[in-house]
This record gives sequence, C-alpha cells and structure tokens, in this order.
Amino acid sequence: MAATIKDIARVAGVSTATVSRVINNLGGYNEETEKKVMAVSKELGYRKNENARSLVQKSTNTIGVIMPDVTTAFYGDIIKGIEDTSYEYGYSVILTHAGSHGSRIHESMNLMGERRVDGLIIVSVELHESAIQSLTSLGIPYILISTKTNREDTPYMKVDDYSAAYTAVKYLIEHNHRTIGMAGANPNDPIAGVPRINGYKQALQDYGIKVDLNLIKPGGFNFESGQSAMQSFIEDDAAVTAVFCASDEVALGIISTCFENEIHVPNDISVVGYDNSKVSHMSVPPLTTVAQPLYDMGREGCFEVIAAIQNKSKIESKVIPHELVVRKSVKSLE
Amino acid sequence: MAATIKDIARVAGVSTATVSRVINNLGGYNEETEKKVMAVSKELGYRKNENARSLVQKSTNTIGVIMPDVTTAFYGDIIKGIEDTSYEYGYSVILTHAGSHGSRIHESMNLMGERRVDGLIIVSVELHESAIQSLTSLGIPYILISTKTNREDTPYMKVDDYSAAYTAVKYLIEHNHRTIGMAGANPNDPIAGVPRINGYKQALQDYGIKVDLNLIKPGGFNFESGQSAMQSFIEDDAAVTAVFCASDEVALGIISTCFENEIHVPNDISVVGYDNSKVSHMSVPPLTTVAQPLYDMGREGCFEVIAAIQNKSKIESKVIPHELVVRKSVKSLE
DNA sequence: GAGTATTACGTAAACGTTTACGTTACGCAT
DNA sequence: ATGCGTAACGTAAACGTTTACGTAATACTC
Repeated sequence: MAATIKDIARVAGVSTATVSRVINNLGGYNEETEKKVMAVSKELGYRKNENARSLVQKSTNTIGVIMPDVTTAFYGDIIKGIEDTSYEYGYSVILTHAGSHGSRIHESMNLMGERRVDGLIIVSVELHESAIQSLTSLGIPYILISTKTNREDTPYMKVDDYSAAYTAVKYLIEHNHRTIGMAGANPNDPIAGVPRINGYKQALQDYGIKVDLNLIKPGGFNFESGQSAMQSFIEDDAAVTAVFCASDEVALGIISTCFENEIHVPNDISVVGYDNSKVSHMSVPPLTTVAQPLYDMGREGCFEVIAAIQNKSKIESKVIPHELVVRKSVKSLE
Repeated sequence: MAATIKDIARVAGVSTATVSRVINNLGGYNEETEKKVMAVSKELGYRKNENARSLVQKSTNTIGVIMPDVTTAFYGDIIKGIEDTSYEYGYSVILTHAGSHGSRIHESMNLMGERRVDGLIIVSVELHESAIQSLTSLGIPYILISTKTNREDTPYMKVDDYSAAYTAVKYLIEHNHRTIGMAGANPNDPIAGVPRINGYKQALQDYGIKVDLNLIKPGGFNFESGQSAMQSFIEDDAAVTAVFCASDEVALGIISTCFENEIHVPNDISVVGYDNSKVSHMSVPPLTTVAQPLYDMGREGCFEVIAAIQNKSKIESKVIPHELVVRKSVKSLE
C-alpha cells in the first residue's frame, strides 16, 4: 500500500541506493537526481519505515520507560522530562507499567527487549535480584530513577532520602516542634521507605528527642495513607504538633482529615510533605515540602541513557540534591 | 550478538521455519523437535525481534498516543486506561507530546507514521484542517479523546461539555446562587472552552438570571488561571457567591486564592470544578465537580482503536455521560 | 496394495531498508 | 596517451522474521 523506496526508485529511474542516499542526505548524487527523487517521494506520499531501518542498523532510536502502576503528578513530571529529552535527541519513548508492586516487571522488561529499545529507564520500582538479572541481560544502557538496588553496579538517579527526611524533620525541630509524627512510609520498602524513617529518627535523636514508635504511621505514598494516619493520630490522642509525610499526597491526606475534624493546619498542627510535586503548591495551605527535582531527574536520566547509547559509555549513579521548599503548612511554636 | 532463529535452527538441526513455528506455537511439529527447539532457544538466550516480525507482518502491535505538553493528573488517568488496555491486548504504547498548543503535532504524527503504529490516540489537542489531513493520510484507525474536530468523520470520545457545564451551573442555581462566576475557560478554544461557557450562560438564562460578562474570567485549565480569576473577582469587588471552574486545577487555584484572602470556601463562596481528577478529592474542602470518567475514557478509547485494527471496522464517535460528584465545596444559600 | 490424507518438516521468497563494493565516465596531471 | 582520482551512481547482500509452497514419510481407506 504505502510507497517504498523501491517505488520511488522505479518511478524516478534510479536505484534504491540512490534514493536512500538522497532521503538521508548522505551526498554522492547530483542536484538533478536529488530534485527528481524528492519530487517523486513527495508525489507518492512516501513515509520512511523506521522498522526496516531499525532492522539493518540494529538500533531502534527508541527508549523504554517502565513505571509503577499508579498515576500521580509525581510521575507526570518525570515522564515529561524524559519525553522532552528523548524527542530532542530523535528518540521515541515506549511506555509500560510494571504492574502493581512490580508484578509484571519481568514481562515488561521482556517486552522492551523484544522491541529492541536502545535504552531503558525504570522509575520508582523496586528491583529484586531476578529482575536485575533480566535487566542486565538486555545488554543495553539503563538507569533507575527515584529508586535503586542493593547492588553497586546498577546506576541510579535519586535524592538521598535519608538526609532529605533528616532535613525536613530538623526544620520542624528548629521551629520548636517536639512531638513529631511520621506518615506514609512503608518500613518494608528498603529503598524509599526505610531511609526516610531512619532520617526522621536520627534527626529526633540528634536533638535529644526520644523516638516514639507509635508516632510512626506506616503506609503507601498515597492520599488514603495520609488520611488513615491522621485518623490514627486522632484516635490515639497523640499530642503531635507536626507530622512529616513521605509524599505530598500523604500530606494532603493529613490535611484533608484535619479539615474534617476541624483541626487547623498549621495553627493546630504543622505538616511537611515530600516531592514538591504539582499538588504541593495547590493545597490549602500551600505545602512546605522537600523538593525532588522531578522534571530534571527525568531529563537528566534520559540524557545519561542517550549519551551511554551513543558513546557506549558507562552511566554513573548520581545523588540529586534535595531542597526544602518553605510554604505555609508549618507554624513556628512560640 | 543476540541469538536469532537461524542460530537456533543451526544448533537444533532444523530449519528456521520450524523454529518459527515452535516459537509461535503454530503446530506442525512433533513433541521432540519442540522440546529440542525450546531447549536451544533457552540455552542461547533467544529473544524475538519484534521489528523483524513487524516488517513481514506489516503490523507493529503498537499504538501511538499523542498528548498535550502538560502534565496533570488529568492525563495520568487517561494514559493509564490506555496502557492497561493495550497491554491486555498485547500492544505497546509509544507516547509523544504535541508540543505547547500543538506546535509539534505534525512532527508527532509523522513520527507515529514512520514507526508504523497500528492505531493512534490523540488526547486533548485541538486539530486544525492540515493536522486532520496528516492524520487521515496515515491510513490507520484513530480516535480523539477529550477533544473533537469540526468534521463529522473524525471519531472522538468525549463528554458533552455544554451540558456538563449546564448541569454544574444548574446545581449552583438550585442551591440558590444567583451571582455565579466562571473561571478558566478559553473563549478561543472552540472545543473545550466555548461549550462550557455556553452551557454556563444557558443555565443562567433558563433560570432567568442575566449573564454578566464581567463574571466570566477566561484562562487556561491550570491552577494559575484559577488564581488570577479569583484575584480578579476580588479586585472587581464582584459579589459572586459561587464560581464554576473549567477544570479541577482551576478550582484549586480559586480555593487557594480564597484562602490567602481569608475568604472561606464554601461558607463565603462556593466552588465547583470539572474533571473529577485525582486532585478533586484531595482538596480542602473536597471539591464538588463534574466527573469525566478519565480512566474509562482511556480504556474504552484504546479498546475501540484495537477493535478497529483487528476487525477493520469503523469507530463511532461517542459522547460519554457526565456526572456531578457532590463533595463539600458548595454551600446551599439560606 | 493402490490411492489418498495427514503429519512434519524444509526451501526460499518476501518485508523495506542500508551499505560495502563495484563500475562507469570524466577531468586532469604528467 | 597513460594513469589516477573522483563524482555519481548501480548491484546485491544483509538485517531477522514469517509463510506459501513443496516434499517425503507415514497412516488410513477400501
């Protein structure tokens, strides 16, 4: 149906080699043939077939992105960073979810392998040994964004959750909070959960505040998790004056539940979030939060992968600096 | 480098045809050869090359998704619907942005053409005549989600913005609001802007309320647009008791600005949003909003495209029913 | 036991490109 | 006139599959 270079070659009276040369302007033809070929090409409505090209060049100009099963503003920013960059460098992105809790991570990686993506970006999914095996067996450059493994040789790009959490809690302490809760971190998540909890604990200890495990409400990174954490604080009659949340959505869950119970933020309770995702400046009150430069992480991570593809270079892991964005959800006590 | 079916064929002592048959289990071989081929395949770490397959089968099992340049929760839900469905049917999704205001829509479509996607989904971008031309010239099934064109023959899937807006405003009127503002709709956007404005106007008129153009604050669908709209209401000293917003994010902008100015929602002013995106139930107070079933729209739109690919059938446009989700951002007057 | 169906393969072309290599024709220096 | 370099092509193989068609062996039918 669609015209091929053979068709063009026939109509223009040249060989396919020449057509290919002209189309990819590689030189080696005179102006007349160029005009002719271009004209015929336009006339036949020729559109090049990337698949055929990929086959012979053994590269697809494609990068794969695997992300978790959830849709939050968090991922939107990262994705945009990735897509912008790959577009800029002439790559296409093919996207897939890893299933809930990474359940279809193997399938996803296999799929990326069959599609022969030139590079791979994995966002926020926890990889176990067998998954790492599959990953490296693909033999292509890859990077993990906002996650890491327990192995040294898998490159990642990520903020230091421990010290970011520390920063946030320290900030609360310096504003004279002494009974500080924590919400939304999963103690069974060694990558994104444990370090935040540890940062929280350490900050308390460094300032001579005893850690009260009852004030740590585990959960996921979602809104509901914040709601139930706050509910739990209320039921416990916990005298928390502040709560540090493992994500902005969790923080919104806290705020929302406070609202329903006529607890005022920040007058009655202070809240600090994590991520600085889109929602954080939309909340009431605007959320003080630890910023992860999500868009830039996507952008830079993608760039690294493309560079590695083109230069066959290695990708170095990189710890992204975090930053505390002060808005209005924290009140200084007397 | 990577093993091919030729390698398998050689090692297993059979022809490539047989290998192909076994791998795609098409039958026509006995159990022994099957075992043998499978074993060798595993041993060599064979992974099928989708590109080569695509070339001969003239189908890539791929669907393209083009969306706007922005990243909001809105698109996250749609994308997830699309990705879930395509995964389910064995398709991969390749994603690209259309650039700000659809600036790179032609490039995007051309790219999808070169990648030979089997079907195309375009989300929320306005298509002008030349873009429609490019689109149809691809000769593949496609559908527009949350947008449409002025031509009858481009299938879309979308709520009826006019009547959805009407529903929302009617709701406000029935709660005894008489001075109702509108925020965040772009009067130059014939697809998503104008109908909402018209629905708003019509509802007012039907209830004998005079339309005051000063109460219509144009803008985009984003948070900032809501902020400046509210700012404007305040500066105008407009006695609005309620405002209807063109999106949830706009509504949050309104609420946020109200908060800063110590205007209480819903006591002092009622707000209704549009979309029922993730953020709507996270706001304080939870947002009463017009629901678009975003995930389902992605899901169903994708399904339609796949069905059209497989049955070579036509896709019918579909108007999705909307629904008013009542939460707590609207107060009934006396 | 002749004919026919069926099973289990193999052969080779095809998909739409790219590209190494060969070839011609011409210009130019010697 | 000879040799050589170069521009402007063409030829054909290769990329990794699928698949129409052919074929040999076996099983079945009567």
